Amino acid sequence: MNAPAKRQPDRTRQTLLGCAFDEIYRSGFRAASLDAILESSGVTKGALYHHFGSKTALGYAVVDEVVRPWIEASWKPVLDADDCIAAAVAVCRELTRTRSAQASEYGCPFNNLINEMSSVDEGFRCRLQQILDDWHAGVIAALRHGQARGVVRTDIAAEDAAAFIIASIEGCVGLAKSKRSRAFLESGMRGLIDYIESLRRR
Amino acid sequence: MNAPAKRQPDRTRQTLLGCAFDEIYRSGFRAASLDAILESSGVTKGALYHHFGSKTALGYAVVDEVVRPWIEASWKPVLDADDCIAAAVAVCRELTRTRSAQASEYGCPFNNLINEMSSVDEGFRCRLQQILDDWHAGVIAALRHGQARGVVRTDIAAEDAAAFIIASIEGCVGLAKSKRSRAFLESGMRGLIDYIESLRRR
DNA sequence: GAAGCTACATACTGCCCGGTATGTCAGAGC
DNA sequence: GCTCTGACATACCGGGCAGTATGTAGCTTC
Repeated sequence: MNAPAKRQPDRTRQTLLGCAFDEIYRSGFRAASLDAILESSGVTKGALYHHFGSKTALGYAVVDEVVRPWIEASWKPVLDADDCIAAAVAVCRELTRTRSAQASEYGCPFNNLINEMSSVDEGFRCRLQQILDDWHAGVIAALRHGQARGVVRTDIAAEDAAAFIIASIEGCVGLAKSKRSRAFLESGMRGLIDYIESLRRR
Repeated sequence: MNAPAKRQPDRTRQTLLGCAFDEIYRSGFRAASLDAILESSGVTKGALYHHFGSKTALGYAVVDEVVRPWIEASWKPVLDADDCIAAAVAVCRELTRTRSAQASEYGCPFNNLINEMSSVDEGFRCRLQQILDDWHAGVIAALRHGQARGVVRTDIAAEDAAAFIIASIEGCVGLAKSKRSRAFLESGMRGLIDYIESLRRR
């Protein structure tokens, strides 16, 4: 059997990132307790400050290395699809199905961080803005691609529609937190799906 | 000239609520410092704890007496209108015009509190949910009223559309915080206005 | 006009938390 | 096998903050 190696810096770092993400997701960044992260990860304070210079640096790393890939993975299918409308609807359905329980309790990690940190810390704001910019640009490109192929109506502004779609998703998830049930989230997402389908060229 | 009265409990309480709202709006509830509220209001800690039993009680009072009326006032024109679509578009335009600068920096007080406090404190969650429920019910009623009068399409579910509209507004404001400029907010609001107008019966 | 309650004011306390100082031990490199 | 650096571990510190204990002055009531 494998004797557990005593030194595994990469693994320690990843464990820390994962536990920090969980704690930040549940409590928000400022209320996230380093002690709680240390306890859940089984790592000591010395190790944490060896890998990350400060709580803020840990937060930045969580954004760059956990939140960003997570967001990018979720809308990637839309970018890759020929029929972006069908793909977007599918993504919405999939997200609703797999994540509405957790989302209606704790919201979206990305949205939570924007709401909490953007007006308070420039480092967070820039990182989060970059993620949003990329997401926005991706949806715009998908819509324009769809317009060029005759899938998407050409009488709508792709930029406005993309901003509207992204905002709707995050808005639904955000507001659902104030409810006990997933009903509001799922209702809003049905409204979003209707809207997305209304963008299809007749 | 008026000699300033030394005892003005109502005025003191209102001052406290206003300054607490400002501080909570800018910093979030948990990061809001009582000392900062005391300094900006010129009230002492003894006075604060005379009027409010705890920081939490102060926060609840801010929700009940500042946030709730503020939200209600903003969508009231839609409820009162004969043409709810025109009224909703007008409200969106007005909000964008008057508040996008502040909103793109600090967001929406209501949305901020939901995001921060709903998963952390039941007292906040219940109060905020009630505000959202009333808002949602109001928009549903306006849409159904519009459907009955032939203003609004009857092939859409009023409940889903209402949730979607509210979520979009809060989503736009929320995401705009990660941007320096008002562009994203205004772009998303144009998308929302297009959507609302698409609900009109042809 | 004395009593008593309301509306404050001041000083202090105790906790939690981020951060640091210092120590130690494993393993790579020679 | 000795050294040196990276990868941890432990103990402690200082600040900020919510909350409290206690004091006092105005205002009403009779």
